Amino acid sequence: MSDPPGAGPRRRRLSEAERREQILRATVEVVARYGYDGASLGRVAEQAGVSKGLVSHYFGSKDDLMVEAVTGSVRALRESIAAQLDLSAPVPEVIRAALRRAADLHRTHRAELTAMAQIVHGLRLPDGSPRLGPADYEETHEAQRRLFARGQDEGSLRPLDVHVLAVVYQGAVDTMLGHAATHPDVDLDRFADTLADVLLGGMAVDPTDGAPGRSGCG
Amino acid sequence: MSDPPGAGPRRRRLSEAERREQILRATVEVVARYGYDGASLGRVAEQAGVSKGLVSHYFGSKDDLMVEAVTGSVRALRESIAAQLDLSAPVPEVIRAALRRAADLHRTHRAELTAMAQIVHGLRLPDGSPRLGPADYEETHEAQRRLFARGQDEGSLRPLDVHVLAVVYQGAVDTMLGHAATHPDVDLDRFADTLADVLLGGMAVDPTDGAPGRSGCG
Amino acid sequence: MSDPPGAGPRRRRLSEAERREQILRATVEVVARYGYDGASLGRVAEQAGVSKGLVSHYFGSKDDLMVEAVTGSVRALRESIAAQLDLSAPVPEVIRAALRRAADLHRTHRAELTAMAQIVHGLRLPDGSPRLGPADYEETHEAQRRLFARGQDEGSLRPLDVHVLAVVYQGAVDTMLGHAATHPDVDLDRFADTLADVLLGGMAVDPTDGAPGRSGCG
Amino acid sequence: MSDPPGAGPRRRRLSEAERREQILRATVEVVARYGYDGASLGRVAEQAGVSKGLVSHYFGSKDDLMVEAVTGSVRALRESIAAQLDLSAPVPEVIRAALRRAADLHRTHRAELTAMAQIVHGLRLPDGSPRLGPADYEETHEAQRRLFARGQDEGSLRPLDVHVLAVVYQGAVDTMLGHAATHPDVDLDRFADTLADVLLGGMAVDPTDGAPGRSGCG
DNA sequence: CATGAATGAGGTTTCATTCAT
DNA sequence: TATGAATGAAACCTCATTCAT
Repeated sequence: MSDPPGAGPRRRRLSEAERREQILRATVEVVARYGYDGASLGRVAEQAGVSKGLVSHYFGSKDDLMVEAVTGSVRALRESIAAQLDLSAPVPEVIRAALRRAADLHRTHRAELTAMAQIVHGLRLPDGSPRLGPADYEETHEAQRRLFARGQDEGSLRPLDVHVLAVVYQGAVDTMLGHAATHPDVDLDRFADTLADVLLGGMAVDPTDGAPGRSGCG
Repeated sequence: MSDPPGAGPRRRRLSEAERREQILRATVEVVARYGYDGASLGRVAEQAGVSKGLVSHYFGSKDDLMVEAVTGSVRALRESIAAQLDLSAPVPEVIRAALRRAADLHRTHRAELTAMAQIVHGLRLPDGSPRLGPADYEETHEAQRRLFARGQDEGSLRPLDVHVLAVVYQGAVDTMLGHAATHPDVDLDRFADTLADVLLGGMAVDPTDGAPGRSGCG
Repeated sequence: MSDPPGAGPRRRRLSEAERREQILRATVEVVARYGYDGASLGRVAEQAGVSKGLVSHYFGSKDDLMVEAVTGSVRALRESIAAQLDLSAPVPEVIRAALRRAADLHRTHRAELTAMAQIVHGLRLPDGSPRLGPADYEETHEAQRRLFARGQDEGSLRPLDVHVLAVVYQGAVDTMLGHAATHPDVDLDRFADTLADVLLGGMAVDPTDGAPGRSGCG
Repeated sequence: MSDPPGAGPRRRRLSEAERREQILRATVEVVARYGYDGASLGRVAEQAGVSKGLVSHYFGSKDDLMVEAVTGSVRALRESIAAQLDLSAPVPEVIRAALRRAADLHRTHRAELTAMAQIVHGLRLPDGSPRLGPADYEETHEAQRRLFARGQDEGSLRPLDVHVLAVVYQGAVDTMLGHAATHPDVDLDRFADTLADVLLGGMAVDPTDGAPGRSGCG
């Protein structure tokens, strides 16, 4: 309608990889903003600045698009965390550092975090059962169990069930990030430190490990 | 038309309150089974054994129905927990007992728990923003903060930020219940005990409070 | 927009059976007019004077609608033919009479005939293979084979393969009706008589059976 | 890009005529397999091993492609029949031989036969009316009428309306081929002979003309 | 009170066609 | 010459909602 002259080429041609990346980014933003159900392909296309047909062209179906959006977000988050963690440090220090890094994620990958939660809750198989489930977390939990087991081997963690520890730890991270999403004014670094105090207080043999202001038993 | 006697399951004439209860129960079950988006009014009506029109008649809109389903589930859960908790006991004991009670909830109110999570994630305002948010949890968090503050007053809990403690505690409960929903074979009572060990280990002054098998510092 | 006042109730309520009949009639007309592909549910709804949603409501899917349209048309055609045939007459007379009746069908059931051909050619399974095939004709062919066998028993038909005869006979009927559909000016009764002359000349022992103006061999 | 030698099945540079032929062949196969509606340009291009753009480039629109596919198939079929028919033989012999040839077509040109029927039924003008109709058969019918008229002149065919004879004959051929398409196990040569017995029995003055096993009147 | 007939908006998806490269 | 990226129209279908009965 308006179509300002000289406003640039209407139909830019990008490589497949660029378009896919662009559409996935738009998907994450729209899902984070409108929720899973509110994320229609029309809104995704509009956000990406492309036609509806192109989204289907590259991703086949809405479900496939959503699965790819989750996959991509998971990879991005994992890389972001791993890049700044020294996994060879004593386990309590790793845990405390990881919690601080997770707090950073809320600033750097807020949309991905929200979108992932939405898609995991919203995406279903045709029969109504959830499409993304525990199996998709297993890889992450497995890595955490190995970390906790190493802590117990090295004597820095108490001999609690590593399955439970992994679930509790991951749940605490999710809780913190979910809380941050709805309470933008909270000081997340302080939150992370307090959370580390609590968790390490319960998990570590010497709760003062890596903790700046903890008094211990004595 | 003539409704011959003995012609099958006669539809009883129910009072308004009974009908509403019947429909809300069906809503919870359908949402738990099919997710928020998959819970069409048609499926709810079918599950309740009434006509679609009646659902609208009693609840106005789908959104209103969902809000009532959450409200009712929250009330039911709170009553179920409160009924068996001695809130005047020392706070660490209250926490440990509450975690055990929460584990029971997974057996007695599984559908409500799942449906609540679905509705909270799925229900949105017309502009796309979430309809149920932090404000709806505030009442619960406030009660927990008072509990934790009492624990600090009585000297059984360490002086950590009660806001953080409330969020962490509630998040741990949600995590445990969410984990149970996807891992039906886990021993949830043991999980609750281990979780209590971890949380009280981090929150309590004397981590052995109320704990059966905890060794303490020495 | 125009909405003339007093133009009647916008939303008449009919019984399920009436609506289904009305929609099936519209389907047959639209398919006959626009072909199978051109028969969108929108056009069917418009022709029936109902909303698009109602068509789906009563027939589930477009495929189901089309199958029902064929089924209903077949039944109507069979009843129309059978009602006026004396099947106990000598077989050559039955054949000649049936051809005359078929010619009548072109006047009384033109839309059904055209629509059936369209649907049979157009309706496919998801994998692309035809959905309506020989099995759907089998009942008709079987009845014809019995008729021809009776003719051979009574000595009025020559001992040719009854399977072939049934196919040839039915094909001739279809040919005649298809020809009439595209040549509205042809005298179909004369056509049917000539066709009977040809077919009975080839099938009957005494080709003059039931034929008004045939000279025979002598 | 660089097109390294031996890097797989190199795509040969073809002349325009070769490309067109290749695409038309693919069109016939896809239409025969998936029906008219199921024959998207994408599938045609895939079957032909070319890009979608090229199909449009050579044939303009889908309708034009389909028309050309029919035209080409008609020409191929006519040439195939004519090549092996001695049109100067007595007309009954020509008819019997033509029916045998038609039976061969089912083996040699099955896809063309199926595709033609699909396109004739499916291809429509923008207003919904059929695009291919009687006029497109006229040339064939005209040739057949001349043949039948010659038969009547030479005294071998009875004086029936040649228009009707042409329609009946062509319809019988189509019937036989259609039947063969859905009943792959039928002995088509026997079918053709029986069909010739029936048709010549009705059309010929002396039904034994050219018939191997026919007993005549006596 | 209760039903279910009816609507119409909106979603996903397919596809013929155009055109930059 | 040939590709395939991109568009936009139209299709089918679902569903919340209204309302005659």
